[in-house]
Amino acid sequence: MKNPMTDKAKEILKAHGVQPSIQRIKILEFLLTQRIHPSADEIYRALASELPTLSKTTVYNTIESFLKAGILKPVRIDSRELRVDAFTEPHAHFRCLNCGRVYDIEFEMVNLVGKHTKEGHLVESEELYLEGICSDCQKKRM
Amino acid sequence: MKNPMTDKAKEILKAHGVQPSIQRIKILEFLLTQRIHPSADEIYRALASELPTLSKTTVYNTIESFLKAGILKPVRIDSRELRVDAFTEPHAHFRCLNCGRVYDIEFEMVNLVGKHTKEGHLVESEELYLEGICSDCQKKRM
DNA sequence: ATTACTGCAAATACTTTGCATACCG
DNA sequence: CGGTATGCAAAGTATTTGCAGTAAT
Repeated sequence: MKNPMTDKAKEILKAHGVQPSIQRIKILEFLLTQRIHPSADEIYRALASELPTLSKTTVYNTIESFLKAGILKPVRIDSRELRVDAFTEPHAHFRCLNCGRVYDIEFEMVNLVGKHTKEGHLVESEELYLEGICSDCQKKRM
Repeated sequence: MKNPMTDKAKEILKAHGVQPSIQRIKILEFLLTQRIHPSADEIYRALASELPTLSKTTVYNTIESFLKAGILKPVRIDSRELRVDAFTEPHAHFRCLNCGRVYDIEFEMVNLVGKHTKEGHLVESEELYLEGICSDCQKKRM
């Protein structure tokens, strides 16, 4: 059985000038399939059985090259570790204070990118982070 | 010479039910005076000469109790380390990709706090993070 | 006296670096 | 062959924990 995202992952890698090694394809495939904003460790654990020789170093190397190539965006809503997100549409992130999951939030961003703030700073990227209790945990608490 | 923020720091601590030890007063005083969103290490280094016995553990303990008491807010714009902010007015943060400084940005927040997102998540806090080139670094590059 | 706070040292968590091996054009 | 990628081991950085000493009520 073949993951339908494999070809898409390859295409994205080529389009961004990144060599499509098996590790990089699998990592990007995972990010495209499981939209969970994983940490390096989550990526590693998820793929360890499929790629038995995979190392954390390669995961970190891959994340770095993806970030440089613009394939990923960093998600810093969790203070401990760096999470990453392959979703390209502008959106916000919500972290549940109860279960820790990070959700995508449909949200019209202010879009200051390319503009200057009142203070004269040139904006290149913007991120909106929300925290609270997710709908799942609200139900469970009732 | 006495820092005029000392009394304000004491008041804030009392108002939030936190015992005003000398370490806590000095740390809050520093946060109120130097609006630089410092990391634990920056706080430690800034106060080490004044409080020779100060330990990193106490800085971390103090940050934690301040966060719990609602005196501080976490600023996660820097992926490496946790920065904190004592400023209570709603505002955004801007990080310069060139010099690394974190600035306060005057900005009307969307204010979703207390409301539910379209997805049904209950929002308790929101943070807007911007990145780019600060006005200082723009001038220097010219 | 009891409870809370401080701070040293050790442990842990996350990430980076050095380097030898393996892969690819 | 020559450059790039991989991955093990070790180092580095940020934070947390265990615990004994200290201060405060």
